[in-house]
Amino acid sequence: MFFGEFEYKIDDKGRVPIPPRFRRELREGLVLAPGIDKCIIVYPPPEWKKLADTLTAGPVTPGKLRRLNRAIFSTAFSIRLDRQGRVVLPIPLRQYAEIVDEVVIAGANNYLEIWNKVHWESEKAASQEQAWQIIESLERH
Amino acid sequence: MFFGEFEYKIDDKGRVPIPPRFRRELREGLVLAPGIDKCIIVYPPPEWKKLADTLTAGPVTPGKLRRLNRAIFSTAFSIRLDRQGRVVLPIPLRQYAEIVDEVVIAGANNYLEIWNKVHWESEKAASQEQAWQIIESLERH
DNA sequence: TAGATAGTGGGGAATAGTGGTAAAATATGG
DNA sequence: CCATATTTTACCACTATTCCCCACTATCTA
Repeated sequence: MFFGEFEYKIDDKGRVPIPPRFRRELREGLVLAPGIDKCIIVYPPPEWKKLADTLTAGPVTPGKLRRLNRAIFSTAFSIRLDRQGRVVLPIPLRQYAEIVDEVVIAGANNYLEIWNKVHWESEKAASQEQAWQIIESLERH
Repeated sequence: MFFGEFEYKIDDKGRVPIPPRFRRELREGLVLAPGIDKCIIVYPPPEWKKLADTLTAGPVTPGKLRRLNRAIFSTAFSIRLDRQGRVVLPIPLRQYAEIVDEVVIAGANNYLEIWNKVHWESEKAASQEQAWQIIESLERH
């Protein structure tokens, strides 16, 4: 399980530290993929495989499946940590998520998200707001 | 079950004591999360898990679920007590609850709340005020 | 009054964040 | 196809921070 929120800087080689508490789980490698929201998602390989299987197993025509495969697999990268527990963020993903200097790594249950810190701040406020509305609506009953 | 109200100081390392009577129950660890009101909530891990399951199991769209995951998991921290029965409050939570010097820890049935003492006083006054209004309105009938 | 427990502060070892260097691999041009 | 230039990868080193344990004083209890 991935918890919490951690701040780092990306260096000029594009390296970002993975929070120490998650390194053991990702020692064998990890998969980076673009998120639907402007962020990079970090999957442990088993999670990634599960997700990929789910998506490609859907009821789609062969043509659509080819495109789906392309979209999913061409944008994902399999990476390993260096001795300091960092990953090099591939340039396409860095551009997609607009990651330049300050970075936030956030736990999201079974995966991690890597954000541009500025974008994160606003996204965080929005999702917090939404979560509380749901909590309050639950409490009313 | 968590009862009562306790006053402490946060030291310059960000450590706050957990009231001794609750330490045994939290010896295996605890989960810190932001409360809807400006405070930090302390859950025993099973309580927190129950809450997280309830929230993410609801009937929500995939987009909302992503945000919900984000809000719930990125803001929560899994922590352990030190030998003196203290916890280090993570900086994001400390900022959120504006905890600087004096702290109040309050029992709230199945969780604890950690407050900035000043905020606690006014919150307490406000809720007391509101409670009396409710009581008075009831007495009129 | 004495013992135990609690609150608070501090020190030292281990860990983490960050920057750099050297070697390997890749790409490019002749 | 080879040589050179450039990028990439792995490893190393320094500094700051964190974490864990110890110690002191005050308070509470028997």
